Amino acid sequence: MSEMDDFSLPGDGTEAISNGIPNGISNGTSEHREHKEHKHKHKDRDREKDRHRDKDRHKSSHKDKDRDKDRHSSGHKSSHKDKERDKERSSDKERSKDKVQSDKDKHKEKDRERSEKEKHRDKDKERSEKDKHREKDKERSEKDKHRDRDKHRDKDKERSEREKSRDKDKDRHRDDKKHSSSSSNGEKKERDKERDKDRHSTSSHRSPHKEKDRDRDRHKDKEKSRDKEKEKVKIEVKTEVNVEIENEPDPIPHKDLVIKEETIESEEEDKLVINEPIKEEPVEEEDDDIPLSHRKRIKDEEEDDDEKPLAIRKKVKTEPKEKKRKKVKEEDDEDDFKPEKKKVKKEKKEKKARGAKLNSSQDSLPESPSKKGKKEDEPVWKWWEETKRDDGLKWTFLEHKGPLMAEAYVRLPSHVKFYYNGEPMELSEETEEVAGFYARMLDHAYTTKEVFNTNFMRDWRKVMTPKEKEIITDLKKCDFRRIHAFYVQQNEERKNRTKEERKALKEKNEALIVEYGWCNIDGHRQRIGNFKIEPPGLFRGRGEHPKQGMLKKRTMPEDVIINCSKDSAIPKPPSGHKWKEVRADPSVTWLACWVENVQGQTKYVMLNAASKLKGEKDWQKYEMARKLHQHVDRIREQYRLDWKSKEMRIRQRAVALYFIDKLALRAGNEKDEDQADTVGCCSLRVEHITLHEEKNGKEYVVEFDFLGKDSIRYYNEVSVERRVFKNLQLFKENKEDGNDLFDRLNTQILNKHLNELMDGLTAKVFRTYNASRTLQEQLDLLTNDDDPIPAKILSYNRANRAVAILCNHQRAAPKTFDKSMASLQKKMEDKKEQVEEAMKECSQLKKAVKSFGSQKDKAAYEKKKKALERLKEQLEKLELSATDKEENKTIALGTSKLNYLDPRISVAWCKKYGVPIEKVYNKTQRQKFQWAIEMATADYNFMGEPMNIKPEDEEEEEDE
DNA sequence: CGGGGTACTTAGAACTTTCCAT
DNA sequence: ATGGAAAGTTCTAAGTACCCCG
Repeated sequence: MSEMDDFSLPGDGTEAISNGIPNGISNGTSEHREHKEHKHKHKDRDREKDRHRDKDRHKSSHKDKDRDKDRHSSGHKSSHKDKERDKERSSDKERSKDKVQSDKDKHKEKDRERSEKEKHRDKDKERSEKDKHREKDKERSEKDKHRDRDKHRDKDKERSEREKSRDKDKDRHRDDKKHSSSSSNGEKKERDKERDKDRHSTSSHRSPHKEKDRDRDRHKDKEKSRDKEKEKVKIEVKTEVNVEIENEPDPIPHKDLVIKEETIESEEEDKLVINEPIKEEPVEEEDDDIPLSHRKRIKDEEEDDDEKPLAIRKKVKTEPKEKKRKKVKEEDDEDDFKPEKKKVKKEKKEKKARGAKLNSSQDSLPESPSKKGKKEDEPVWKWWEETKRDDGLKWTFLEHKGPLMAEAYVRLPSHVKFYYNGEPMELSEETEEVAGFYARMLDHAYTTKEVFNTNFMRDWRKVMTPKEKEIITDLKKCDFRRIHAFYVQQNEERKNRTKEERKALKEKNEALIVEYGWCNIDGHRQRIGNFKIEPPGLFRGRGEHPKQGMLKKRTMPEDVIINCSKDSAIPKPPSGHKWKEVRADPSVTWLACWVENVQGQTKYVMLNAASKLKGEKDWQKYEMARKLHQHVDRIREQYRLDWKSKEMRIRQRAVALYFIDKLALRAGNEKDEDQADTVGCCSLRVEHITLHEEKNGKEYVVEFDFLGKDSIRYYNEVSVERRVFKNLQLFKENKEDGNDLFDRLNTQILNKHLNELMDGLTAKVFRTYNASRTLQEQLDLLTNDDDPIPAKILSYNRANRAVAILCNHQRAAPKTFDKSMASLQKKMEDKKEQVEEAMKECSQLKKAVKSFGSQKDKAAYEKKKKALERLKEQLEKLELSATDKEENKTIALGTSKLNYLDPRISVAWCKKYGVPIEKVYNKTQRQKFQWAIEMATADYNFMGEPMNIKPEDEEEEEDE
């Protein structure tokens, strides 16, 4: 890594180091420097890039949507509709309104769906028009395409999409494709600018230059440094290839700096405005009349320093950001052992722990796993009937066998060769192994992504011998196909295993579980969730991850920290190895951990979901959500008041909270720029929402369009209250795409506030709360006592689906979706024909019966009639399942069921309506929710009185 | 107060097994 | 039996939240 040193900028050591990772390939020179020098820019640039990506992606998905619409009714569309409906429901008033309505809704569902669909279609059309417009000259980069491919499975369609767009702007395309981000950056910025103009044509357009100057004179500390930073960047950039391009658009960042400053500082104007009643709450009235810009200034001014956008404060610090990576880099010195730092703490705890060992009641120690190996007949530990410990410790005794290390690499048979430049080439073991990782993925879209390939190549070269390194320089000349074929074949063989082989394998696996899959915790045997150390491979990030393709190294025992009781049988490291450390820390639940080299994150071995430790936490989570129910009215009142606050930060906080509550958005922590660009509520940026005074007959519509966790797109159009809308206009004012929408807010601030409103409250509680509440309400609404069980289950699934939509839990449409949909369609058509035919025959027979009336004819007629009935039924069934399928195309029910829905609601529902629990929860789920199954009675209600969760929470103090 | 680290939950994709129609 | 889809399981990435430190 010493090569890196060359590139470090003065005073910027950390970055240099961190950046080293990606650059570490070689003695890179100019190229590397380039990277480095761009670094400051990276953030912005990445954003730009990503924004584009988003747009592209969205564009394509809109198209997809349109397509879908044309073809058959509504996967997306209906879901959007539902989403909206559900979401609106979450604000109180709307909620009750909705309740009243939703019965009707049920009936009208179809109609509505249809009309909604149409609306959406229009919207989408509009949008895509807009997009086209905006991006008329915009390139659709290679990357984008790949991403699209990932998300939208439908390759054929996509291909045609791609071709279309390629036709449009192919030339530009190609260029941009090849020269990754940097060169196109400038253009992008410009386009953004333009787009921005188009979009908010009303918003003031200042003259960047003047303001820049002003800016400089002012020198507020923070801005100053930030500004400097930018300048630095600019200057450095000049040395770069893309000088001109970079320079041109550069005013933008300055502009936005200026804007911010302006809001804060332009004293005269401020004063003028200040006199205004803004201080008083009723601001909103004025809101409409006073030019927003004025208002804003006023407000800002008053708020003074802490009203400075956080970003500004932060920005200064952004430089050292890449420290984390440092660690990551360090990867190579895996062997440094750290002394047990935490020991001290633990010692005390230890004492207690020892005693406990002997308490072990039913369960035997893991030492005799073979006896107890079988999962089933294990007596259940009804921990929920015990009193909770209140010392914050997680265990007093913990014993396990340590994690199972990944299997050693097996070399390829000698006839399976790697080819370079058409020539077969021998590879060293490690090089071959890594080549194999890539070869396995050959038919995965990943391998067509530039970032992926670049990262892979860089890391691959790191493991090569000097000789190999010399030869293998170009990925394009690498031919992995034989290796790929070998692994494919191996897969085939695996599939074709005989029963005996399968059985043997299964037994082997079970034996491993018996040995490694269990631990003894406070005298009880509990399953471990992930006892296997993650095997080496290529990092597969989600979305447009800058680190995709990097080599995830093999984790060695020397990397692994073991956590267990001192007086337990300490797990033995594989022979010839030792653990990095063995510690006994009862304040945590993990049994082993290690640091993964790509992102530098700690990975943990923990208990499985059915364990006490997890179950208790889960229970507690739902109790917290129920507690929120007791306070939610008050909290909602509060944030509504806060919309009128004179302080910008409070307004932002209040609006963000409103979104979190109403739309179940995630909190939105800040992210490093070496991760995919995704956002949550607090990290929303200007470009993620579009405001429409009026849209599709609704007033004050906010259009959300951003990538959330896992780069899943969130698209929603929500009609909000006027004040919210006005506030959003205010927040967006004078900002560029790429700026934070809530520039005075982050998750810490929000959570701190929430905690003041209610003890233990955080942003994510709202998600849990609104999800569970929705389930409860929908179940109450949709379930008919006298429905047969299948109908009840359908109701349950519908309720579940409402939650999944609320939480935006999506999945890629199954690969086979179109195919299986088509075949379903075909079946339906066939069935229809059959029905028609049967009808004809039927009526003929009927005539015959009438005219002749022979017994035979009569019988035949009856028979036919019955057949007809049957056919009709079948047809209906098919239609129903088609609808269901379509609705579920991109919706994942599992996530909400597993993580957001208080299981007691479901259990109570089952008990109340006589539905067997197995219809709702499979075996694993039943294990996980055992506590709920045992304790919920038919009359359990999520919105009832919560139980006391923890000693601390017992004092129900939290009220005003 | 911000930055970095830690611990734990939440998430969708990929893979495996089971189920069902043929 | 077969093969394809659905259900279930495993895997690990990507979030949230909170703590500690300078």
